[in-house]
Amino acid sequence: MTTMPKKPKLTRETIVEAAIELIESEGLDSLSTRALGNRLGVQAMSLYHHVESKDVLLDLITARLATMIEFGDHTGNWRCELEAVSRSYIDIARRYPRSFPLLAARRFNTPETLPVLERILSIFRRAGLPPAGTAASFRILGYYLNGAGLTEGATIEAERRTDFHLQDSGFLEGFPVSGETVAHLALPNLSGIFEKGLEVILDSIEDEIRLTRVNRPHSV
Amino acid sequence: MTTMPKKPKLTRETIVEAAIELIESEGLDSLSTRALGNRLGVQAMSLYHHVESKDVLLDLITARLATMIEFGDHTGNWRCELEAVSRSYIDIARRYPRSFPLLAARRFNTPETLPVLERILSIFRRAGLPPAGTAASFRILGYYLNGAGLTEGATIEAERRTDFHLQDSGFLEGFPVSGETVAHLALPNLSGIFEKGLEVILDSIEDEIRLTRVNRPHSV
DNA sequence: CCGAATTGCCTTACACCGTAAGGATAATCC
DNA sequence: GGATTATCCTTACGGTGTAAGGCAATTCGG
Repeated sequence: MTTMPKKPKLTRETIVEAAIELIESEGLDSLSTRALGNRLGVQAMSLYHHVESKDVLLDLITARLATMIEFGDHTGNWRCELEAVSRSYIDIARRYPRSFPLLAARRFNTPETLPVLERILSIFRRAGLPPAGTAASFRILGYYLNGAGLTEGATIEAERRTDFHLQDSGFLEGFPVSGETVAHLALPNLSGIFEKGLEVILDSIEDEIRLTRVNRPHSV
Repeated sequence: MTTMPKKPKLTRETIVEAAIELIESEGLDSLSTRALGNRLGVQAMSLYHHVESKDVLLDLITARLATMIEFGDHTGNWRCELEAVSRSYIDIARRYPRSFPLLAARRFNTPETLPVLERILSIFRRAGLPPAGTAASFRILGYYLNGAGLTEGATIEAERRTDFHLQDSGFLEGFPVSGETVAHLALPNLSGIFEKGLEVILDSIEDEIRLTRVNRPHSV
């Protein structure tokens, strides 16, 4: 049945891993089948025996990033668990700023990512939220995390660049409020801002749960 | 000096307008210089006399979308103003779901977009927040709005598709929590969720402003 | 009023992209 | 040891962004 002729140089995993490395070092636009093959010591078309298309490759990258989400200890404290998931998620954006847009843009609806979705949604459900409340709170938190990840990633990218920095471009002339604000939008400030916004959203989820308990004390 | 030989068929504005139409009808990936030229009855290279490169074109599209933000009446009520800006922003995502990712990914640091940034930041400042607080609140709200816009746009896109719908794909088998939640994540529910999250964030800004007033009652 | 200059659009060309089709090689099984 | 089959390669096609240069129409200087 499972004959295995010729020892393989390539696997799905090594391809995905190399693709992420390539994106991080050269940028998302520079991920081409030829460049990726080159990095793996292989011709472009060889990749197609392991991955059906570039679009599927992007899905696999998304899945690889999604499964990096760490859930921490299963404490039974939903707030700690959501905090852990959220920090783990933003950490992915910080470590893979150029790949993160894939994670933010694509849904968690592949077989590889659904288990992750399931675990996250379960935290909300165990916290006492009904399906509708779970959907709402999940979306709101997700909006925030994706936006934060994208912006932090873009900021990392922008501050790495040497060719253009808004601060000394002169563009800010005539925009005094922007001028006095940009310094506070720099990378070192963003983690504090992230934590602050995260607490705001978790507080609101806490309110929602309390409200649910009052109105439907015994249902789940 | 400014001789004007030959009446032009093309202007920057018509090019940008056509590009947005093309993206919305065919998708972001289908925006090519040749396709765009074709839509304008012109060869691809003719565009380059008006726009330096495709990247600049994307910047112009971003600026065009950004300037669609409506600020409503200048009431002096910061909360109403931020609500108006936020709703106007998500409206852009809903009307231009396939172009919106450009707006979410690119910064407001071109000459065309800076006036918009300035007006938005001014709302926070006039509300009584110092520069650092302005930066934080602006970012948090921005994270939320960008995430919401992206997800709503992606949802619109996904529900338009006929080839794949998660609900009847069978993928959800074995993921009961996801299964009972997806229905609540459908497009009709998203506007309610958006409003809810928006109020949460505006409430937190209100708290922040109040706190600022207490600690530094007379400074701006 | 006519040549010169300039602008707006076009033609051609190049390197790169994703990928369809089919070929060569080497490890395994019967 | 011959057939099978998984892996990788070669070639080729139509698409991409865009650099270089050409040509025609309009306006200006004389």
